[in-house]
Amino acid sequence: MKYSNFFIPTLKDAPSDAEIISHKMMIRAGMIKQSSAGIYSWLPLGLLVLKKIEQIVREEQNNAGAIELLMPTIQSSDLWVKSGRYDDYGKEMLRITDRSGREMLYGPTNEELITDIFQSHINSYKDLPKNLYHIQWKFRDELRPRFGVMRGREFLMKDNYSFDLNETEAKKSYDNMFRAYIRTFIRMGLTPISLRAETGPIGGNLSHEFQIIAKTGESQLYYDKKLETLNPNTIDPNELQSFYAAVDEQHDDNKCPISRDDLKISKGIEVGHIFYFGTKYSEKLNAFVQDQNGKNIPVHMGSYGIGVSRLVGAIIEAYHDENGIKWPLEVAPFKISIINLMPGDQDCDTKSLEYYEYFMKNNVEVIFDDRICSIGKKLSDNELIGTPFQIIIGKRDLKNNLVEFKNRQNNEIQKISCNDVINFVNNKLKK
RNA sequence: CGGGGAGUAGCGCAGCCUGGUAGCGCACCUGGUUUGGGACCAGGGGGUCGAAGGUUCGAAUCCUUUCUCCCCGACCA
Repeated sequence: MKYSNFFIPTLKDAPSDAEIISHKMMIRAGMIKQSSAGIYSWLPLGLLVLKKIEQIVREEQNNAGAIELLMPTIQSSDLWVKSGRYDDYGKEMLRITDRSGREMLYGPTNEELITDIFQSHINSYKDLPKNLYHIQWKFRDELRPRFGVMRGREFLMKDNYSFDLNETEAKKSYDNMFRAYIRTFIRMGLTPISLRAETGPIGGNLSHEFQIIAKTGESQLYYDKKLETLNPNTIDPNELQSFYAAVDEQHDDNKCPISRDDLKISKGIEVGHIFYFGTKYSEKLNAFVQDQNGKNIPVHMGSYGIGVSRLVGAIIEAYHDENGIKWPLEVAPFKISIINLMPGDQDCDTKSLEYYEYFMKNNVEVIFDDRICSIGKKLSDNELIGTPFQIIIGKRDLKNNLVEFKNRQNNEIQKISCNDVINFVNNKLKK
């Protein structure tokens, strides 16, 4: 992508509306534009990141055996009346009347719909277990939207629903998702902390929330330091669930079961939540299967959410400095910026283009800053948008056959011989 | 929903108290000079001052109503 052809409307000053870091940075980096309270347009750069995160979530769901489908954003009130939640949900649910006077709603979640889909097609224990998910926009008319995309009213969420014959099987599905969640967040470069959670209005008796560590997070977390160094390939959910982790209100220094040396304290942001709620919805919405004995029994269900759009903000909260965003490689909108400091200079142009074309050919996401503007603006814009690796090409170094390589993670700059650039960068990308 | 604050050019703000027909910085356009960290000089474009009503010879400014947005709190991916 050539910067000059792309659309990244960066700002020097964030609008006074924005309060927290990620919100300010997303606006300054031209990732989003607020449309109304808690509702945002995703501009091209923001969309690239959103799609990256969505894709990681999708791949890890698929790896865990979940099946993707897509349910609508607008739902009829019928099923909600049946489940009893049409009244329970209250004002947080956006209600709409269509032209024939039917009561519709913009879905805040999808338990009712999925259970209905399940019950119309699945009748036998032989078809279990099933785990279905979708990644879809939701709307919750929050009392008070805030923090940019971290608590919008409209948000993109991955939610899935497991269906099992009994509680034992359901716990297996639960643990399977638990494992998938840990892997998902680690893959995004984050440090997930899983906490036993209250089940809240969704109901049920087993629930964990997943927070990621960020200096600017909302909740204070207390947890076993072992949680910081998980190997995504050898996760044992039962073992992991036994590790100590608590939020501020739950934690009591005197009753804490682990030693002071093992206890870590940090801020966190909630990005996922999983629930096992047994037969609550299956009974109301008629999701029964016949077991081996021909007896009709309600299926045991769980639901599992990841805030996809929230993660964009959360990752920025975890990875930024005063000059901008520092994307982890896996979610970066571009992996490399090629910055031509002197467009118009033949040597700079030729060299920049050479690298740009190489990376394009090799399917490495690259943005080529070919804009004609001051050097300071170029360097600071690229810092702001947070590309992990930058190749900086200027006249001065090029005379000595050198370019600069900048690692946004630590802002270290190395001078590299022009001939070694490709190999050098390829090595960095592999790690 | 309770408490607090803000709406003036794309963004950040001043002007309001004490009414006289709108200004600054950044951004944008033109020309020139620059060229390794948000450049400089000169010229230029852009605002029914959130909306409606009222007071007045005259309203961004005073009064009333209303809409929107933000912050703190209780709730949530």
